[in-house]
Amino acid sequence: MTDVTTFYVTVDVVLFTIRDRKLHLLLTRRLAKLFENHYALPGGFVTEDESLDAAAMRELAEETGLLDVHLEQLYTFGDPGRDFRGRTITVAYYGLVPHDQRLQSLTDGCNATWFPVTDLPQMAFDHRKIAEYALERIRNEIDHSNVVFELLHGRFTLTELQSVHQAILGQPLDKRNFRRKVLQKGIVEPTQEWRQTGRKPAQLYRFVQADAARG
Amino acid sequence: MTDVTTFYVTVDVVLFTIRDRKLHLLLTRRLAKLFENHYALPGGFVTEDESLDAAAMRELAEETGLLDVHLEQLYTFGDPGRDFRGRTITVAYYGLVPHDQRLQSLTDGCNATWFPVTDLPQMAFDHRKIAEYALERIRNEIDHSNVVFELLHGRFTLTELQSVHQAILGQPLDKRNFRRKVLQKGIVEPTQEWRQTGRKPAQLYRFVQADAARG
DNA sequence: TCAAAAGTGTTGAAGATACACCCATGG
DNA sequence: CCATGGGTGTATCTTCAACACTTTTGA
Repeated sequence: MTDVTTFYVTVDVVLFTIRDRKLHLLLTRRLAKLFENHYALPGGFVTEDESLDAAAMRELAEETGLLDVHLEQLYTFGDPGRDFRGRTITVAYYGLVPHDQRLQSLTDGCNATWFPVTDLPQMAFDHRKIAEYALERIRNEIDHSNVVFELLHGRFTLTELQSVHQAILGQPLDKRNFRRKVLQKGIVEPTQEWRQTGRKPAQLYRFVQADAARG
Repeated sequence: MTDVTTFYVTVDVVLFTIRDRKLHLLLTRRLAKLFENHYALPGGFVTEDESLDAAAMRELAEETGLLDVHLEQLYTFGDPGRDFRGRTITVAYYGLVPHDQRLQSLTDGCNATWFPVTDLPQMAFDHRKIAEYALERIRNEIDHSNVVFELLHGRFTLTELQSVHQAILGQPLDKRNFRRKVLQKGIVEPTQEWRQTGRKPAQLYRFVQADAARG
């Protein structure tokens, strides 16, 4: 084992949310010398005794204050030359959070900001590629996975759920078809609560966790 | 960067083929002290200046003699404790090869052997988990991806293609439905060649590479 | 002439798409 | 009383699943 190359290993998180009915993702401003002031995905080095999943959660918490975010592994990027400081591979994750989360960095100054996915700034390293890969993935998985429910709180109206789908796909959906589909898939069920905000009260639904699958 | 943990990084390859109409995967016998004589996925350490993809191809070539195998990244496993020699993460790949490839190890003695996926031996490290994850993945992707064509040579009969699908899924398919499906998906096209082997000659088809997608 | 694999259509069920109006509420 | 979003049904098309017999060839 002594003559074997070792690597720096980082995790990077592509975190999505919806604001103004549009899909956004979170970028931080880099403080370090390399790529100083460029935008980058939240992330950082994996430490000695934590799993990759745990590292992704920890880094996200440190840079945004967000806890208990459900993350899924996306892909591992490891081309030589993707980080000039040394041989570094990054394990990318993605996740979604409700739109109203307050962000606060523990490591002050890294200034996390939401950007619409249609209008992303220049990014450090190969983070642009990672972000686009994540976007492609959630669009492909929206119908088969339950990650979308991470964007909503426990109870939600079907219109809210539809709005989430539309934001991710970037296109409108038919209301009646959408409602029929999610109801007969059995992934949501009605509650006896109603949302009073707005004009006519709307019935609230909840996500049915039949099998907590990887999705 | 000086106080940052470094990791050993390996690649492991779950290579499938079909023999006797059943799906098999390739395991090698370990020579190293740790887990000596256990079966393990072909793989090894990533070197200083190669990409992860290249490392997977190289390791596979070294242990089996197979060149130009199309591999897809599967998942990255990095729990602390998965390798007792030190903190090691592995980037797993999967791929498929035609059944008639001759195997020959360059690093003699590692003795690559095909095992039916229904009857796998004990394996070193967390390789069992990796193998099962790969199996789940190809079954899920069989309809959306073109990896199955890696199992066939340039020209093939529809019966051969169907046999490949059946082996992967582990269940029989209806001949007429299968043929209609692949034809109207437009992923195969007939040639003017016929296979004489067997009784009645069968028309040969070829894979249509419209978009060389990751898919 | 027989054994073995090649090839070929139809029907019914389920799922997807397109489409328009009335309702309850707060201002 | 009106503006806003909530809620509902039908007709059509496409897709998927089930199902059996005839053809060609080599032995």
